[in-house]
Amino acid sequence: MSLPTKPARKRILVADDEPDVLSLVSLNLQRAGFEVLKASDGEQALRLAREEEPALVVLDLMMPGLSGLEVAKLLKREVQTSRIPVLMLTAKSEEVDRIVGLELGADDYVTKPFSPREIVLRVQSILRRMETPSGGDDELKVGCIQVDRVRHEVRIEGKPLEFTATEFKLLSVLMERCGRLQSREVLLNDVWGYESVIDTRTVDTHIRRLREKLGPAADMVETVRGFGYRMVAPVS
Amino acid sequence: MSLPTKPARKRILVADDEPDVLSLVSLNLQRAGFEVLKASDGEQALRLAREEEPALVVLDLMMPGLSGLEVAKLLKREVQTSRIPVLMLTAKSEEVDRIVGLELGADDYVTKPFSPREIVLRVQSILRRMETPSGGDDELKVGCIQVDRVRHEVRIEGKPLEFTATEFKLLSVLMERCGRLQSREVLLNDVWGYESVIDTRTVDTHIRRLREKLGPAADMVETVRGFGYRMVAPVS
DNA sequence: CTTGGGTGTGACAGGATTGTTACAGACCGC
DNA sequence: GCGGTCTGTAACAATCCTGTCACACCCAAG
Repeated sequence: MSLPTKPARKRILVADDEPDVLSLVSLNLQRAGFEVLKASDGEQALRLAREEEPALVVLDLMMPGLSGLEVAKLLKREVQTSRIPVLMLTAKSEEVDRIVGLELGADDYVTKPFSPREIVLRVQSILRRMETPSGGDDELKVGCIQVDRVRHEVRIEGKPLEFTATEFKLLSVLMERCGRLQSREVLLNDVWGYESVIDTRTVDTHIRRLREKLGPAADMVETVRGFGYRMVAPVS
Repeated sequence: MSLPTKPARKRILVADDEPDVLSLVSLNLQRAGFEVLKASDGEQALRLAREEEPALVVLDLMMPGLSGLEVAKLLKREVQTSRIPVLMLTAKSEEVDRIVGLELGADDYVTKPFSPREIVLRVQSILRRMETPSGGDDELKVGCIQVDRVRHEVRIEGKPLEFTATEFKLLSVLMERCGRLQSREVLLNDVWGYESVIDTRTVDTHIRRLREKLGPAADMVETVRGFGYRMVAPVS
């Protein structure tokens, strides 16, 4: 998902000893617009991370030689100033592993088997999280609708409302492009992901659910017949 | 001309040596509104892809002679500037095959047996992904009429007005060729599409609807008796 | 003034698009 | 596993759009 302004191309380091997984992850990150560095073991990963200073590292937990855990630990210790975020891949789904992973410096984890899309989303999520140290563009406000991406919260006229994940993303995208027409295709791309294979009518259904929850602010989501939808500020 | 709206009918090349599969895929793509070119082997596929420059190619991985993989590789190498996206069909479901397919230039893959519906969705997904998000000059202004293609909005003397899809396109075309005479045939071509089978009188009707909505600016759409229409800047 | 082709106007039926509802399957926490 | 929630899809209804037609009107040429 490319948010309002296209960010500079970011470098991601991917480290996994299984060639298939390495390819799969790399490819999908590339398609999402990232520049990818590949490493097939822990030592290589550590070296590349030091030399190239990627924006994020995707590490397999289990690797011969230096494990992902150890790499993460070392990275965390060394580069104190601007720590590189870590996304951990793990074949084991036991809770223990997860917690250990997080404690030791991973910022998030994904258990195998994972969908390519999930990886990309997580990476983007972590980067977004890192990008905004203090109140960047993670606060959207249009009319009486407030969206807080950090807290993942929506308030209408100050009152917090419950939104599902999809609804939240859809609303966010519409709001950050307030006033501009969004075709169903664009919405599918940016809300559901670039590799989504779903019907455009699904957008309509979610728009309806959105309007339902928006209540009095439902009018702010306009239908542009034949083209798509658009969020508008209230006339007031 | 492609407004930020409905693209012209897109051509898809489908290549498979099994007649049944070829028919099935072609038929479903046609029903989804695509124009379909068929090829029953790799050589034919390559030739058609070069000559016809389809918007997307659906390739069977296994074909006698030139395999889908080889075709994809060749295509990828040749048309560097505007690469044609490839959807690969494969009978093998092994993960390795998939990754290999993707690395060698396919943008997505579907394993047999697949549902016709899935093919169509994937194709649409890939095309969606490929679409250039940023158009360029998207602001037109003539006299008191402003057309904003991004917001998909028309303003007269600053006030936003509602226009239907056809009206919007017609107005856009007239405005971007302001001052120049447009025959009904040209308008049919550029507003309705190159293969429209529509009476020229329809243009008149839409011109009328346009004038109606333009209100005070209706005079800016001139009739050139015997030839067509023309938009002019107000005398002021 | 008359005529004939070209254009404006209003109505309309069919089609396309969107709103709405229902539902089955996926997913998740327990 | 088991309930409950979330989601994508399908089906139907309501609405809007649109191409066409018939007819009125206008203009220019005779």
